[in-house]
Amino acid sequence: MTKRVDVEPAGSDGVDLIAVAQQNWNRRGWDATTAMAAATSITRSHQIVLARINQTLAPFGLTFSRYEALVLISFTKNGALPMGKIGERLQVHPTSVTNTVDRLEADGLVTKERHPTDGRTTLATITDAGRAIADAATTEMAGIRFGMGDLDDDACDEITDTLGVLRSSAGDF
Amino acid sequence: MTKRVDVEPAGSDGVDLIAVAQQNWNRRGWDATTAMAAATSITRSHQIVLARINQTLAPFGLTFSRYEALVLISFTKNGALPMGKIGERLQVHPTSVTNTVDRLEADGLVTKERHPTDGRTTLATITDAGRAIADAATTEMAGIRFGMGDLDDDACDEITDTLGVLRSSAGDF
DNA sequence: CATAATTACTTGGACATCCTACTAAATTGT
DNA sequence: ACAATTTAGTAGGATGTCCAAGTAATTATG
Repeated sequence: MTKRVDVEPAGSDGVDLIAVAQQNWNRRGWDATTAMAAATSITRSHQIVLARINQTLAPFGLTFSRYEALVLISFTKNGALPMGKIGERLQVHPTSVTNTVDRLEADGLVTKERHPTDGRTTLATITDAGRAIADAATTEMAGIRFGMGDLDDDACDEITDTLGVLRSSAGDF
Repeated sequence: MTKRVDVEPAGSDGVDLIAVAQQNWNRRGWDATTAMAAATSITRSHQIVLARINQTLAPFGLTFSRYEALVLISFTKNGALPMGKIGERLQVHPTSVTNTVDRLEADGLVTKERHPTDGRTTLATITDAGRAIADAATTEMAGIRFGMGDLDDDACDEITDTLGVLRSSAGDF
């Protein structure tokens, strides 16, 4: 019944696996080990945050992807958004949007409507049940600070700012 | 033929989707929006780095997961490591290790050997082909700075340090 | 020493992501 | 108007990750 991969504050073994790995790489004379440590840190951080979030959303029958899409739709004026727009805003592949919305639809949280003037477009429309779930889930999400744990706002801002350099260099803004 | 999701420096549209999202949340009076922005930044950064890395590794028939495992094994004294150890070091689920090693084995980069004294343990052993691929791939990986793009060492260190707070709070060290 | 508990790994299943390729609908261009 | 191009979504396939459950082998215990 024990988790096979630690994602929560269990027993700080005092060993930073990423730091150790970097030392191993340096010892072998490899280059760019600093970049490697950063990339690995991002990967691990993503794993930690995603696990916490999904654990929190599970009781609502949601996952982070579905939650993000659902909230995005709920924020629109008419509670509806074209599939393509969802992909743009969340920066995920169109096929991922289809997958996500289909699952939300299967759970009755959204419906897929045909766009009134553009037959190509499908509008993902939130249902009352969808709004209710989104609101309840958001309260919980805020409670766990969206997976950031006990990091305060300053620490979070620092992460956002620092990663902003990477995102910016990748053309995000 | 065009990518459906931008991951590379294409056309900085000048709009930071994460910042905009945070504003939308604030406008609606939700809490912990700073934490939300950080969590989303981590998710997006992971997507960017992983895409770059996998693109670079594709010519070698590798993915980041397989590459990480392969290099880890190549770093050992005997070029062999128990499945469980791989999972511990890379902090992934045992079943992920099985999946990864099986694929490496299918490509002839590692072999699965029975441990000489403990029948339960399987030793993932690197082959000569595996070492060759690992070295060649690492050269390319260093070339792209492990997906960190044009971020210099200082920027990378800042990311590693900042995310270290999160990893530490999650019990990583 | 035999049984219970633990450990190592695998199998099967659920999800999410991306890519390639295809269909349908709208827009362009001649 | 009609053909070519572009745009919006979807289907199918490959990968990776995790969880639950099951098998095999080792260790602990009475």
